[in-house]
Amino acid sequence: MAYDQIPIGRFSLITQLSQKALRLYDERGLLVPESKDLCTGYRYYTGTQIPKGVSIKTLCNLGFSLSEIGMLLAAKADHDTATIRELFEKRRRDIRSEVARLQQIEAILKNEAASLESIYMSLNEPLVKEIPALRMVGTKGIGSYGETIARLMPQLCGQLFSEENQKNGLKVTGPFMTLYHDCEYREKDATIECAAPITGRIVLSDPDMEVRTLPGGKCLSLIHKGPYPRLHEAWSRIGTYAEERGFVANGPHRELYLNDPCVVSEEELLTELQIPIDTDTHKPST
Amino acid sequence: MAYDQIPIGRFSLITQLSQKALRLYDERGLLVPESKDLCTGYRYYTGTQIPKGVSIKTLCNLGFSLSEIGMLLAAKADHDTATIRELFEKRRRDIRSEVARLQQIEAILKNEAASLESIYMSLNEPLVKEIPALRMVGTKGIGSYGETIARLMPQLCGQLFSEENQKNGLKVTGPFMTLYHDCEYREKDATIECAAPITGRIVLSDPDMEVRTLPGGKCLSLIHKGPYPRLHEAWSRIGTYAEERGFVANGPHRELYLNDPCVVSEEELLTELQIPIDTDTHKPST
DNA sequence: CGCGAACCTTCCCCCGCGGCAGACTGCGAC
DNA sequence: GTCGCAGTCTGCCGCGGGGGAAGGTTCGCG
Repeated sequence: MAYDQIPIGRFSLITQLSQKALRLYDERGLLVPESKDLCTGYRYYTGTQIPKGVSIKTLCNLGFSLSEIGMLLAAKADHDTATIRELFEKRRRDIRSEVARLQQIEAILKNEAASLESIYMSLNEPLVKEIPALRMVGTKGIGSYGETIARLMPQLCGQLFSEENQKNGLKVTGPFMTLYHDCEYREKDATIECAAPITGRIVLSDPDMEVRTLPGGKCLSLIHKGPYPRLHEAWSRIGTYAEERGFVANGPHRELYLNDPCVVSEEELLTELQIPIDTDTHKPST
Repeated sequence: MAYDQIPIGRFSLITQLSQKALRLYDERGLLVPESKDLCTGYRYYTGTQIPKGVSIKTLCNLGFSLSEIGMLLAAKADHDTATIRELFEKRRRDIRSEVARLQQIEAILKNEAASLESIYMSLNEPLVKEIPALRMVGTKGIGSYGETIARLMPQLCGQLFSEENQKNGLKVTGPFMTLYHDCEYREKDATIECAAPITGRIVLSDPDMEVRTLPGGKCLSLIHKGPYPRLHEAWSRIGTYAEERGFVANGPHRELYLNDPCVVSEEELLTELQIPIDTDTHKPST
């Protein structure tokens, strides 16, 4: 009752696998036609290969990759139920995590509906990132937060954009920032440094200015959107995050001003908070 | 307070977009560096582009394609909230249907755990497929289901594998099948035809045999796994399915025997049920 | 034998990059 | 000025799972 010599087109219609796919499976050794005319190259399948083709189709629909399908079919031929169980479990885990991911996205899209403005909020999570070493010029001062920055920034800009420095081709190569040199929070007499990353030769007329290179490395980063007076909320969040995960700062905290308060409204302001960390001393929570 | 001339490496670290991605976005016009040194080709970004880069990163994480992100950013620039809302809604719909699909798969994997044998059950759903025209030889008989097939099949095989036909190069090009010529179910005196698709010249010594070409076209198809006596369950399912969707048969129902009862056990038997239909007369349920 | 449908291989395309090779450039430091 | 090295450039191949077209052979029915 054996029948055979099913050419690819008919086999394709029977199994619902495209001819392209069948040729691929032949090449990959997944489903090799029972015979192949060496002269014409025609592939001929047999009836007994139909179940295998259907299996492959089904496993494809279940989302297995071709290599996994190869393993599954081999395991089936060996009656190796352990491997089959394992691959099924793996696929289930993958599906569940994918579903969780998609549902999280769905929730974000639901909340932020139609508002590109607010999707920065989905950056809520602090993350560990690499930052490059940075040559910068800065000026330190002691005092309260707002006042000191308001005092130092114009000084800094004055230096950067002085005629002489501009002539020398000095360039500001990144966002302006503030460095907090205190280990603890101080309300009135914080040591604050306003700085800007630069390249080129710089001439300093102000003795309070200093050029140096900030070390690169890992840091915790969080982008905050909104007016500067609400930055403390973000600092609190990133601080809690660091504490929970056992991250320890190994340098001054930084605030990077990603856009310009002269250009965008208060609500549009973006500020990146950075806490340089040493991942070697990181005690993972897991 | 403008700063600029951020080269790609630094910009990549700030936005968490890879250099490769940034070059791609430049090419695609998604995020074109503010200036490009015509001599060296170096890309230089400005601080004001950071928020845009971060937006792109975020939208990527939300699963939008690059072209959708392009549309979203353009819509944002135009304050076209309708388009934004629409794209967000589309993404949500896509996610929901994807989640539903994955959960269905998860359910199947859960039930069929570790059993490749039973995944054919996930083919439970009848489906509409295209079948090719089929040149076949068949022999009809009247009687009850099992008996008649048991009588006709050996006759058919006898013809096919006769010395003369084998010499002429007759080939069986597909599964053996049974055609049911009655419009209604008949227990005892059904008109049953056993047939096999062939190519080549055939000589018929039995006057009851007939060679003809079955028309191709759409059909409803359902693959059944298990012993033949349980086929009626599958016929009942496919019949209900056809009725619900308003499909009308336009030819004899077919049973295709995908594997060989001499080779595999009863539980492994695969049979495909086909009901030829005319999609023009199909009244969709929607 | 003739003709159309089926089949063959080979090539390029999709997405969103990653990785590598080989050449050029920027920039701080001496 | 000039050394050295890190950064940047373009360009090509690859992934997975095929789709689609071009251009050539072959099958198989009548």
